[in-house]
Order: sequence, then structure tokens, then C-alpha cells
Amino acid sequence: MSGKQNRGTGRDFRDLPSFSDLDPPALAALNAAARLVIYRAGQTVLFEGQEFDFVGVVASGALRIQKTLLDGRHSIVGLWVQGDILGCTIDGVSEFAIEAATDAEVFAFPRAQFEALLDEFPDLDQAVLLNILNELDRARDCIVIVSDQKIINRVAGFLLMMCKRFRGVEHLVEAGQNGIAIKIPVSRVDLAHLLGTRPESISRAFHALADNGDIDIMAPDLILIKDVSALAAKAGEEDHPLRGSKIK
Amino acid sequence: MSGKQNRGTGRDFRDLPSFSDLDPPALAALNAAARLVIYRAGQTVLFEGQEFDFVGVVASGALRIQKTLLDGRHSIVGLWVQGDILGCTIDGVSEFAIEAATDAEVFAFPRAQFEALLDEFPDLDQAVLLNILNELDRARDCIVIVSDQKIINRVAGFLLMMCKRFRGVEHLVEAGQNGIAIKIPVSRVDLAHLLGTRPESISRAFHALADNGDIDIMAPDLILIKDVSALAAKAGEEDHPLRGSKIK
DNA sequence: CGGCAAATTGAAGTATTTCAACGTCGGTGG
DNA sequence: CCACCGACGTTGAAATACTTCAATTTGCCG
Repeated sequence: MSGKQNRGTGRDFRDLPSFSDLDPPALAALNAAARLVIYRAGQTVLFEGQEFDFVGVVASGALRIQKTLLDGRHSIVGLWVQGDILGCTIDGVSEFAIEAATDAEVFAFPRAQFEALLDEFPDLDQAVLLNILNELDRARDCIVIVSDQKIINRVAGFLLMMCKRFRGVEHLVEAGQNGIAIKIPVSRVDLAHLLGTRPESISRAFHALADNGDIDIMAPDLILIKDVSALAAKAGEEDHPLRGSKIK
Repeated sequence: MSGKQNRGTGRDFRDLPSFSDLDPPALAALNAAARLVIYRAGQTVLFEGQEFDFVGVVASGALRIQKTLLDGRHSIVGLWVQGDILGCTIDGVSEFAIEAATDAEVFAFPRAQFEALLDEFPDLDQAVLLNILNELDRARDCIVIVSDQKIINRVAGFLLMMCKRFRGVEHLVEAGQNGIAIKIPVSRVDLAHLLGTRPESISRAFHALADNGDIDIMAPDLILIKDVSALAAKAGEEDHPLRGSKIK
């Protein structure tokens, strides 16, 4: 078994976006220190108001960052996928709950140990900061999408965001002959909570887009984008096929 | 004139939230290095896609962070007020435009010089990171607010956010005998763009809250909150009168 | 093959958008 | 000093989109 691999899990930090450019020593240290934790779909990783006593890096699957309102409504404010970093806070307390949207694997580090690594490897520190700034831009993009009054435009914006952000992540986005195939890692209900609406409206929006010929619904969670420009027009964005990723 | 003050402007970093706890040497260095720039309401500070070639700290007034969509719609994804830091990016390019929502003063630093200060004063570096994490939480709070389907609930959420975030900032929030007085630093149109709706709906929501007796509209931009609990219930939040600020 | 969860569809009710008109405030110029 | 103008806010009424509730379908797993 290779010394670069993490304790025989078959997963390696070198394969994670936002870590792939790190120096070999830093990668080796990360792999050596990480412990792989597995969450089942629906499981809670961290409760609202709970202290983040560890730092995590998503190895596979998707987590949702959410807040539960007093009347039981849920609001999802972001998704974390492969390569995203959890628990980079200063005070450690999270205003949001973290739950596994799908089965997920997370590399976990004791907080003190991770901070030691940050001190030891300046480029890791830099990568973490980049990740945070990245998240900030993502959150703002999400605001723009959710601010649209028309649900169909929000769904269009969401699909484009998937293209931009989840490219190269676990085959969630695959460019093919007939268009761009997108695997949506969350349910219709989650999507509704993410886009500030109800599952029925999400369903209707997808089928309206399909009737327009903009997309094909291969399966509820598998969408083929046939006309990127049409979606971009609805989302009010530039037509950005697949070039340009989050981190320049 | 005191040597601690910035070049005779009468403004001092010691008076800014998120800087007030810095060591005197750091404060002195900031005051010495800063140049005060004045923007008029409506003026553009930075265009979408433009490079952030400076770092700024808001000394007074309010700036809006926004994106203009292709069809001319605007979406405001955040407001910057006293103490907020502009231009803490790594690649420097901004996906959003920055405009002055009111007349505003900004301390500006050449990027290289600011980074030198960060290296020299670790607690400044820490304060900057805290500011970024703060912004991330603010953006997520904004998503929760905008995700609500009822406009009146969004307005309630906005007012509570003003209480939480803008407390102690330029008298925007004043607790008094009859309730909490809030000075809204942006127009109805901006508020509509911030909350994902139209100015007419904002107006109707304010007056509906007033008819309920939850608020008094002293002036279009001056709201007296008479029943925090009622607003909190609408926003789906805990009843958090005025305790607890963003940064613990 | 039965049972369950998720997704979809239909129809009625409701809230918001849209368009148009009116009111208000502050500044400018006669 | 007053009248006018323009920007901003408010109000009304009709059109539209979404939510809500109920029922049906689909797909998956035992």
C-alpha cells in the first residue's frame, strides 16, 4: 500500500479539487493525519449552534448547510462537495446545521492538529483561505439566483451554477455530444429549500424547461442541458458554456 | 492634532468595529497609511469584473455589493458599512460591482502596503479573516431571508438583520423607550433588489407591519420596531432583542 | 408482487407582480 | 418667497405566478 494514500482508504488528497496543487510534503502530511468518517444520507454532521470541534474535508458525496426556522421551515444555504472544507471558523460555533444530503465521506482532523498543519505549510493555509473566499462568492451567487421572482429562472440559474462549480467533481457534470449531463446530488425537496420554493414548483419548472427543449429529464436527478444559452438568458447571465472555473 | 488620527480627517481606526480591539501600534500604522476617499451616493466604486487594486475599509456611509443581470435587473447581495473591509481577495477580480448607496468615506490602502501590514501585525491578519468569515455568515443569513416566500417575512428578517449586524454602527440602530429605531441606509428600490422583489411590495409590506402595530414608520427610511417578537416570529427566528452580536 | 418514498399532475386559492396614477418631499430658478 | 420640477414613495386594480391541498404515478427495495 502506497505511503501517499490515506490509511488504506483508497482516497488521496491529491485527487481533491483545491488540494491538488499542494506540494507533496503537505499532501503526505494531510493523508497521514486524516481520519475518514462516513455519513449516511440524512445523517446530521453538526447541529445548529454546535461547536465545530474538528476540521473536515469532503472526500465524496454532498453535505447541505441549512437552517431550520421556528415554524419548521428549512432553508438550505449551500452544498458542500468533494474538496470543500468544513469547520474553518475562528470561534467554532456554527449558526447552521450540517447534514449529509447523500452518503458522504469526510476526512476529519482534530482542530489543533489541522492548525499545526496550517502553520507548517503556508500553501495549505493559502488554499484554505481561497476556499473560504470561494464559498463567499458561491453564497452571493446563490443570493442572485434565489432573488429571481420566477422559479423557472432560479432553476436555470441553479443548473448553470452546477456547471460552473461542480465541474470535475465526482462526475457530477459531464460534457457530451448532446449536451451537458448533470447529476443533481439532492432531492426535489432539498432543491426547493435551496431555491426558496416548494417541490411541486421545482417539478413544474423542470418540465417547463423540458417542454421548451432546453433540457432533457433523463431521470429526476439526471438532467441533460441541451441549450446552455437559453438557460443563461433565463438566469440573466453571460453565456458561459463550460470554461472558467471558480478558482482562477 | 493627535498623531493617532488619520491625516487630519477626524476619523480613527480605533472607532471602527472589528478594528477597535487592535493593539495601538497596529492602529497607528493603519491611520498613518490610510488615505480617505469620498464617494457620492450612486457613484461606482468598482465595476463588475474589475480588478480590486486596493484594499478599503468603510469609514462612513453604506456601499452595496451587486450584480447587474443581462436584462437590466439588479440584485444586491450585501451592504458594507462602517468597519467593513473591501477587496480582501486573492486573485483580485470581483464578480460583483460595488456602488455607494449613500455618500460614503473609505480608507484606502495600496494592496501591497496593506499586505505588508498584515505580515507585520498578526492580530490585524486575524481581524481581516474574522471579517471575511463574518461576511460569509451574513451572506448566508441573507439567503435565508430571501428564501422566504412571503415578502412581509423578508422585510421582518431584514429589520432583525439590521439590529444584529448594524448595532453600534453610525447610529443606524438606537434602542429607546418605545422600541428600537432603525435608520435604513438605502432606498426602497435598493431594498427591493436586496430582498428579491419590487419597491411596491416593499412599501406594502412595511405598511402591513405598521397596521399590525409591529412597527412605526417615522419616515420612509426611519423605522421604529415596537414588537421584536412579532418580527422574529415572522422571520422564523429566535427572539433576539439586541443581545449577541455577529462576532462573539 | 406489495409497499413505501419520491416525484408528478391537477385544480383552486392566494400573494405578488405589473401597470398606472397620485402624493410627497427637496431643490432650483424665476 | 413661491412655483415648478423630478425623484422617490405610496396606493389601486387587474393580470400573473406561485402555493396549497389532494390525488396519481413512478421507481425502488424487500
